[in-house]
Amino acid sequence: MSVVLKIKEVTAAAINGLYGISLVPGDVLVNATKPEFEGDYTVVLFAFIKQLKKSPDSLGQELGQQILAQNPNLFTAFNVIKGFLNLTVADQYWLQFVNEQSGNKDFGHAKLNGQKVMVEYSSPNTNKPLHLGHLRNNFLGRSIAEILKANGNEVIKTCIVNDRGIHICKSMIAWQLFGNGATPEITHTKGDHFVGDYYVKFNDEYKRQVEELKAKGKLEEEAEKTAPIMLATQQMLLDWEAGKPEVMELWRTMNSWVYAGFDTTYQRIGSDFDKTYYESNTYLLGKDLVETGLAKGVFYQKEDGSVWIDLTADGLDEKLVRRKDGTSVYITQDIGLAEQKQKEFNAGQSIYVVGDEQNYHFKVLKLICQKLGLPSADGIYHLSYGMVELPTGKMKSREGTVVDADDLVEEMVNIARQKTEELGKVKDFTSEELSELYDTIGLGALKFFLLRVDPKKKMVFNPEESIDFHGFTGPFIQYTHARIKSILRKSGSSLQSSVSSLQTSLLPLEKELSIHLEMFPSVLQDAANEHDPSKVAIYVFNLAKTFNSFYTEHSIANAESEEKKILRLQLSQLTANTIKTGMTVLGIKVPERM
RNA sequence: GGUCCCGUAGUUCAAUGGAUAGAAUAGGAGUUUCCUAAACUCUAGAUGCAAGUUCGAUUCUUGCCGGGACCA
Repeated sequence: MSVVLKIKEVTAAAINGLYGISLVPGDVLVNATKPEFEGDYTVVLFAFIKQLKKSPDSLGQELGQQILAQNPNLFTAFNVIKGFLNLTVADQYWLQFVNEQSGNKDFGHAKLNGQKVMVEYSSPNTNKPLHLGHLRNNFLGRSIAEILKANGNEVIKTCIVNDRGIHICKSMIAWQLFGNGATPEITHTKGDHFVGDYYVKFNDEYKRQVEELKAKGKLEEEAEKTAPIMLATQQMLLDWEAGKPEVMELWRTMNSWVYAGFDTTYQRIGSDFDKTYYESNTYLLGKDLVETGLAKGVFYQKEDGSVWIDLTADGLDEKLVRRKDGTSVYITQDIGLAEQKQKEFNAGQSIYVVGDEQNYHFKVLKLICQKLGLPSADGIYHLSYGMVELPTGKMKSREGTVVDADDLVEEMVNIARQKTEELGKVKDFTSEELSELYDTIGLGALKFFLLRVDPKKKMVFNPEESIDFHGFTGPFIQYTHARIKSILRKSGSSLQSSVSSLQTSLLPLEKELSIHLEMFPSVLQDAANEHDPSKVAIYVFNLAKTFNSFYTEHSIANAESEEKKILRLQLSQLTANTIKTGMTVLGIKVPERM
């Protein structure tokens, strides 16, 4: 149990004992004590003074004495300032904690809790390569999955590939018109980029045809509807739905090129999935649920035959769930897929990592599922994340400002190589080791940059800042890890040789580091509860910073005494393990040397 | 038109209603005979505006200003 939880418990017990009320530990607010005051943790008393009709000072004094008297081994001192009760935790507590956990590689991991969670992320369209926004999505999804695992959940990672629809047909038509039989192999182009290029060609040609029609005197709206290339595309979509063999063949071929490209990127950035769904298989799902909804009176039919749900009582709109021609809409498919997943995996929670432009969509999705009484309903959670913008504004494909995922990764790795070469610290590495190190650093910088921000908020991606490897960055933390590993290698056996450093007392920086390490498990829990990897990123950064101060101030290998040396080696080892675990749940590797 | 989100140092980000609003970076001044200076230390700098609730508001409420998203 964490010391913060213990403080809440003993405080609640002390208040209940002194004043005969019944608080639970959750009623007690505990904060880290501000550095300018004496103490380690602070109980905020304001919440109780009204109920107990006592002055903050006398409450604090009585409570402090009671807590100390009842827990003589845990606390050594207290002081009261205004409504704040500052407690000093005994050095013994920290020493014992460090001693017990220093060799525990799984420090922070919780035991399996029997809960099952699905995390759906990435979910790309197959007409374009991945861009910066997809990277935020992938890193978030992957990371939240790892964080949930570390907290003892069984996690199933899924992806829904949007592999059908008008956008794919656009690439297909353009390839028929302009491709001359070209393939990714012939042109030496990565498959997803290859297909994406034809999507661009489609748009260029479409624009040209619209202009041509307008020049002939047609109105813009009419020109857009009647441009031959658009008509051909719409026909192709109909042919696809009818299963016309040559269309299906082309569709399969072009999608397979895209998948090959995606696989390369996923492998590079470390994304993987336990189960991939394809929209071409799922887009007909949910139709039977429309009938169910009508039978239950949850949906209603309009005169034209279209089916709706009225959500105005819930502060939302009326929402179409089936068109008058009988075809279903996105929301219906999503309901169907939610049920499909439920049947297949029966997870208690289903997390969707999807951009915040779909906030309304997911609100509606969950509400409809609830009204239909579906088993999947209450477990639906939309992990909504904000768009990634550039310093110049939003990314716009029309203006060519979209940051391509592959290009960006390549650039980050190149910069990692350049900086590493400048520093010249790893000249004895083989070329394989070097290339692995550059990947680790470059990708580490990129992932950390995108994960260090609260997912819910939109963020600005500044290319110049992202390539800075100083300060609040992945490489800063990786460097700290490498430095610790270097010390541990040199100290070799002295860590295992002795168990006890429990007789010593702690210097301020030793204590600060211990306190920081001790809170790691609760940070991981918090990150899982909030679905927020940035909590871990910020924590690991602060841990590294604290260690660096400690490292600069105190010698580890040449400590004042053998006891101190052991203590500091234990602290170093526990810090390295914690950094490694924290970075691993962010999907970031840490090197042994750099 | 309706619904929702966001405004914090020059910039990018923090802060379950709690003490003097924290970091990073950019700026200024320093640290290397000693475990990796991708480091460390010091310094300066911010809550859009106006009310309200509260012992206490960046946080909650309302209005305004500014930015964004979604729904027709």
